[in-house]
Amino acid sequence: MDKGIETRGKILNTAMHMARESGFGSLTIGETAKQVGMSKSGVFAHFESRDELLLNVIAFTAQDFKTHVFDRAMQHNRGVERIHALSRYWIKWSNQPSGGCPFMSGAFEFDDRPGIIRDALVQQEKAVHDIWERAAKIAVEEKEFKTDADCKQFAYEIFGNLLSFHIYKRLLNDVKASHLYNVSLHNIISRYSK
Amino acid sequence: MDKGIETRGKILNTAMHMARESGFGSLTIGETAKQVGMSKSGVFAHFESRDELLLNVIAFTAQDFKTHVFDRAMQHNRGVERIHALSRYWIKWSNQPSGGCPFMSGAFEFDDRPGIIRDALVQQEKAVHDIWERAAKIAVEEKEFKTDADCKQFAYEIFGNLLSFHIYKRLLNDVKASHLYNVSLHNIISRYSK
DNA sequence: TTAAATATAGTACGACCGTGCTATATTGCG
DNA sequence: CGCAATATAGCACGGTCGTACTATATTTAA
Repeated sequence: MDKGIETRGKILNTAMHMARESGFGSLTIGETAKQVGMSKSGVFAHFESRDELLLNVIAFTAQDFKTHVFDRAMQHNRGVERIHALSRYWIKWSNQPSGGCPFMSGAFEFDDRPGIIRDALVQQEKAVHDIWERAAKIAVEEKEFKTDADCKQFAYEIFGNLLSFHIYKRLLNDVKASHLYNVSLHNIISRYSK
Repeated sequence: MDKGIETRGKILNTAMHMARESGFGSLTIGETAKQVGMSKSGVFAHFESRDELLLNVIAFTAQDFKTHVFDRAMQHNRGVERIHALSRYWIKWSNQPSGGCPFMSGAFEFDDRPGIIRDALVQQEKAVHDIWERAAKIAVEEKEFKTDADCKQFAYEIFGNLLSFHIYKRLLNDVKASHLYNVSLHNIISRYSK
């Protein structure tokens, strides 16, 4: 049946946008149903539990991130150019007026709440870390970064910049947020460059 | 009446610890009452609404932060030494096994949820930013930081380091989290130092 | 000590939560 | 077309939420 997987996709897409607005924690079956225009039990039938829905929304969002950030950055040249591309596409993706990056809020929401949702978020966060660490390693291979550059440290610092930008932009509405982010990015990259 | 303000303090203290475990967003009157060992309406009577309770918990937690982090750091010498003290006390305060820094999770939870809770969190976050910016300015005055050091940029980068540490430590359980934090702190400070 | 003030408990209400169960629409296949 | 498979809706249940209102303890002050 095609209808089933079609509405299933519609549900996941709607839920992703809701999660990007107010986080995974407050994502509810009832509200999702209301937004997608169907009954609560209609939504429930597609996922045997709320956790299963959340898990699918997380995977769906991860795929969206891959499409709009990772895959596009991969089309750029290896090394620092690709790092800048990653940074640009990430900002574009995580800073839309409709909502930010749900993995960030999720990371803070679930850091002290054991369970399969936390596990899934840990996995996503590690995947993002690995993307940046790998990008740094490539920059080393391309001889743009220092030979002994600590790529894990690089990923850690990049991550901090993304988080700080999120706060200054979305919470504090600081008009200089983009500037602060770009300067920080430049500072980090130049410390690891030859 | 003494009894009233005594139990009021007990409620706030309990609620603060709960918020440090699972965030402000999931802090509930009923669960707070259960933890403090009294009836739901008994707790409710002290605060005319849930928002009012949250607001008081936020203020109470801010005071706790001031006592354990800010005030102690202020007893250290002006300049870089005080910056290191701030950093040390902050880590100690925000990384207890009983719970982390509720303002961090709160910032991400409420960044897209307008209301008085968000407003209060914005105010707190700005206060913390100002502490770091001011600490940097003092380091400039003490001629330890460069004369033209961008103190706001400094605060922004310090904040990113705190956030990143929180994720690597509490979510990812990365054993190198403290190391990553210290290296990043050193990197930031040395960039602004003479 | 007694009367007033205050603190706490009890109960109820409507709303929403996740999750079953049952019935009805809708879809796809032979 | 007709029948089986599937998708969706409707409803009910127990639970928790915030918030009233009322009644009872407890504490303070005269």
